[in-house]
Parts: sequence; structure tokens; C-alpha cells
Amino acid sequence: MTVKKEKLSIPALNRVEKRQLKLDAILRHAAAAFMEKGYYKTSLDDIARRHNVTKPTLYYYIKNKEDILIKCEDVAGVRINGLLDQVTAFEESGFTQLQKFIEGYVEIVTDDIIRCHIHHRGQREDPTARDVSLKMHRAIEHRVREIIGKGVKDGSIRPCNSTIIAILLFDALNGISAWYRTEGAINPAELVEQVLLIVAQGVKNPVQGVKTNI
Amino acid sequence: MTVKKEKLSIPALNRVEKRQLKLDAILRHAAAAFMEKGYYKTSLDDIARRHNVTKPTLYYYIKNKEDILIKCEDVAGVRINGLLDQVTAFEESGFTQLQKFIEGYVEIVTDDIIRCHIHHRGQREDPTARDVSLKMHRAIEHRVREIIGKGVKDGSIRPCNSTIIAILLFDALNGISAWYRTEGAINPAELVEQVLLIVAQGVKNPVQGVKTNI
DNA sequence: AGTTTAAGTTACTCATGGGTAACAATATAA
DNA sequence: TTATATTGTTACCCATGAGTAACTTAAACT
Repeated sequence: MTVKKEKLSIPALNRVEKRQLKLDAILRHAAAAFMEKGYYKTSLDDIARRHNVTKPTLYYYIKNKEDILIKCEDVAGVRINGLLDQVTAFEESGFTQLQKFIEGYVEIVTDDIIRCHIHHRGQREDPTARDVSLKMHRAIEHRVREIIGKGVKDGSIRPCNSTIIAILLFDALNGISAWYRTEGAINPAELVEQVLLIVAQGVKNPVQGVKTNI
Repeated sequence: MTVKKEKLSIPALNRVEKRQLKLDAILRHAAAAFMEKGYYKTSLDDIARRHNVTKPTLYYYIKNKEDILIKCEDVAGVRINGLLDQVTAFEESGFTQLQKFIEGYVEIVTDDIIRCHIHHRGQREDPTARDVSLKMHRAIEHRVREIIGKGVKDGSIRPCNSTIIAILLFDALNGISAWYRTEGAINPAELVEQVLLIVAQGVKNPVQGVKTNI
């Protein structure tokens, strides 16, 4: 009986599970293709080929081409907001939270689906989808702004325009997703270190900066 | 005689001149369209319409659609390298040169043709064109890296990985081209100030940073 | 076993849009 | 005024690629 139950329930669970796994795989294949060739130069046939199926099969998992971007965005949203939850969970200084966010984000940004989202957040044919996309993006940016604002309040971050700083930070971090792979042997640890250093202290030499100011 | 000469030579000059002006206008219209709707969602008919001509007329000025991007890139290359020439012309510290470059670049980055170049440098169908594009980009990045390296040598910039820093800086600056217009009333002066501040000093509060380090 | 649902296939439609050929008008030079 | 580039137009071709209809196979539950 238990055997029968097992035999029946496990495939039943696997059904939705397998579907989800296949959707994930399709998204991953599509995201990789989009990053390599670009969204418009990638045909659904290309994506289907990478997945070893034919084009119409894709339509069993996605609504249309744009839906791929939307689904990637969903994944990215969960990931990034999850990181932000994690980073803001503890009572730490704004600067420390920002530092942790940067560390986590640099890691996240290497994932193909996230890279795809970053690179293609913008082009949304459907106006509703565009609104949703924009809203999510603003929400995430807002949370980072809040971290910076908190840092200014608690004194760990110098007074600054948190809006501008947040956008600049995101641009720099998002940019990483475009080059870290192709740019050959880059040590991830060094990358994080350099980013943290420039965000924390900038590039000006403090020693010389105090002595003389050309 | 002189009158005759004038009457003949001025239109003769205007011929090439007018052609150049029209090409410029087409590039500008195209660049604006590409920034609004994206390269692939912009048809040549769209561009022609903005220029009050029909599509085949465009082919009198450009080779094909991609050629528009290439011609925008040429303009951008001259502009950016010109800025770099200007910035490195005097014997100043690396940090000062970097500062001046940033100031100039933030201004340059508001031009539609430059924005178009920044946003579409990457998608090149023709492999030769792709090589040229990549080479130019690398050359510019290299010059900025040199400025940073010089700064490290002369002590105005703290020791750092100039490659990574240069790329991060470009990402942040190039990002500006995407949002500065849509993002409503942003004071250009404040923008430059904030960029210079974060590049110079970072965001960490130096006062608190010395006293305690959470 | 037999019925149903999931998953996938082949073979199409059809709009879009880059690019061209052939023709028309306008300005320049003689 | 007449010949000649220059600049532009209308009317087309044709490849590409998103999306669909109709049919086939494989798995799942009773």
C-alpha cells in the first residue's frame, strides 16, 4: 500500500515539479541566448533548439516571446528582494548593510537569468508589463536608497543625495553583469574588494589629499 | 568676376556642406528614435518620417541600418577622444585630470548621438564593424586607465586596480545617459558634484569611519 | 484496458521591415 | 537653354520570424 502510495504520489508531485524545472531550463537557455546574441537577434527557434524541442513546444510553457523576459524578471525580483531582506534583517549601520548588499549583488549578478533581466529591463512591448517592470525596479532602487538614508542618519555614511548615489551604484554594479565573463580572468574577490573600496573611500589618495590639493 | 566667382563657389561649397548637415540631421533623428523605441523597434520608415523624407532617400546618405550606428560611433569617438586630448593636454595630477574628464563626460553624455552610441555599442552584425567598435571602446577605456595609473604614480590617487576602476566608472557615467532625461528635474551641477564626491571620497563618513568601524 | 491529459511535432499563415529597381523632379554647369 | 548630376519618389521583392492549427505520441489515473 505504502509502495502503491509512493508510486502514485511521487509522479503526481513530479508532474508540477518537472514542469517547473523545464520552465526554469527554458528561461535559462533563453536568457543565455539573449545575452549572447541579444533579444531581437535570438529567434524562438534558437531557444527551442538549445532546449532540444521545437518552437511550438515553448508555447506550452510561455505565453509569447516577451513573456520570457517577464518570467526572468519575476525570478530576478525574488532574488534581489531576498537579498535586500537578508541584508536589512539585522540592526546594523547603513554603511554595513550597503556593504553587504554590494557583496551579495555582485554574486547575484553573475546568474544568467539575472543578467538577462538587467540587460533587458526596459524593452516591454505590453504597456502593462512595462508598468509592472518599472514599478519593481523603482521599489528595489528605493530600498537601496533607504539603506543609504539610514546610513546618513546613523552617521556611517556621509551626507549625500541618496537618489543619485543609489542610481550610480546600480549602474556600476549592473554594468558588471555585462563584462565580468568576457573580460577574461577576473578574480571575483578582487572585484568585490575594488568595488567596496571605491564605494567606501573613492579613489582620492587620503594621505596626499590632506597634505596638498592640486 | 568676383561676383561670378562667389555665386559659383558658394553653392559649390554648400553642396558637400548641405549633404553633411543632412547626414547629421538624419543621425540625430535616428539616434533619438533609437533611444526612445530601441534600435529594433525603430524602422527605417520611422526615421525617414521624422526627417520628412521617404525610406529610400535615407539610402542616399547611409549604407544600411547598421551604418547609422557606425556613423554615430564615429561622431562619438571624435567627441570623447577630443575630451581626452583636452584633459591630458596639461601637466596636472592624475586625479585632477580624472576629475576634468568626468566633468566633461557628464556633459557629453547628454547628446543624443553619444547616448545612442553608448546604448548600442555592442550590437554589430558585421564582424568587421564589431571589431572596429570594440577596438575604439578599448582605446578610450585604456586612456582613462592611463590617467588613473598616472594618478597612482604621482600619489594623487590611492593604489588600486585601474582596470576595474575605469570600467566601473564608465558604467556609472554611461548609465547616466539612460536616465538623466526621464528622471525629471535633476540639477546637472548637483549630478556632477555627487559623482565627483563619490569618486573622490566614496560614501563612508570619514569622521565616524575613524572613530568607530561597525 | 481504455480514457484523458500532458507534451510535443509538422506544416502552415501572415505581418513586418530591410533593401532595391525604376522612374520623376530639381538644381548645377555649360 | 540644354545636358548632367543630385536628390528624391512610388512601387515593389523577399527573408525572417512570431504565432497558430491540426495531428501524434507518451504518460497517468480510474
